[in-house]
Amino acid sequence: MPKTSNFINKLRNSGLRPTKQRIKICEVLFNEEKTFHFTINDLVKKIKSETSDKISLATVYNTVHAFRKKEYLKEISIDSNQSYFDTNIKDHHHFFDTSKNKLIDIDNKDVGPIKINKSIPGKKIKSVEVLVKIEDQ
Amino acid sequence: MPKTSNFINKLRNSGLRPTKQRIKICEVLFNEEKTFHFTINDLVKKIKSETSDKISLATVYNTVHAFRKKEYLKEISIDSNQSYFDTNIKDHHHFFDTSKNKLIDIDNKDVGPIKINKSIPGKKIKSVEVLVKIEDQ
DNA sequence: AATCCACATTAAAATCGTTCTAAACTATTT
DNA sequence: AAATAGTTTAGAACGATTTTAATGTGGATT
Repeated sequence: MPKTSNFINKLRNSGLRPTKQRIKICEVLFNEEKTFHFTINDLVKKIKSETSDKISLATVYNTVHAFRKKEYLKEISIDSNQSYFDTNIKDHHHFFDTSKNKLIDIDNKDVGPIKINKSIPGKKIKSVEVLVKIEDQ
Repeated sequence: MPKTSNFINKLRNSGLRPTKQRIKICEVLFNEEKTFHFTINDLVKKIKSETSDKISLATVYNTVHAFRKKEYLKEISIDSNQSYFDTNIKDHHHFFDTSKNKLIDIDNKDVGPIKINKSIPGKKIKSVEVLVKIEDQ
């Protein structure tokens, strides 16, 4: 299947029309063989380096958030004043390198089963995420 | 031991002079019998409701961050557009109620041991935090 | 207890990430 | 082709946080 039609599917599925700008964003996000982490700023830089077309910040924000809502992207919370996103949408955990401010994936298989011996009435567990902060030895 | 001298110790230990404003902040933070979660905004509101003295935002930020550096407060990562703090500084984990946007402590004893079968050369683990997102059943 | 100075406080301005707005533009439908 | 609905854009607005620069204060020193 050609990649572009895959991008168009993702966009349509997210309630967005497949425009030139949005397809460019898809290329940057989903053409990689490996998954990666990024901030909006990283993404804008990458787009600028790959194309001479201008894509406004607002378009990037809108598109990324539409993808996040449809879970084509995962948002990751670290204590920072910036949103991090992950193109790896499978359930997994993270190292956060506190000296370089960089995220590193931890595959689900590399974390032992997590037992939560407490429950909240009327609530069910939606996700269990482990964040391992690391620092220089 | 009188609480005020305890506050003065905390402040001095954090490299801060015990001023009237800072002691007021300590009263709000450390006089509670139970620990609690707050944002800077929550804290400012609480201070305003308890005293007629004005304490500027900058002072609150400075003091909270000094306490965080000395680990008299813990910073918690959930969503990136606001910092949450916790007066419970013991190692522990959290539920995050996604419908009410509220944090709930999970005592360390209520989470089984977490095994991380991956390491990063030159780095050591600083902390392991579990965030359990919950939703209505 | 008066002096002094490094540190504190403050209101206001600056900053930074993010969201909103309103006008211009483009695709799709009639 | 006209009408409609959705898009893009630059720039303004926003909210949390940090910085600034002027003024005030704790507490060590005399």
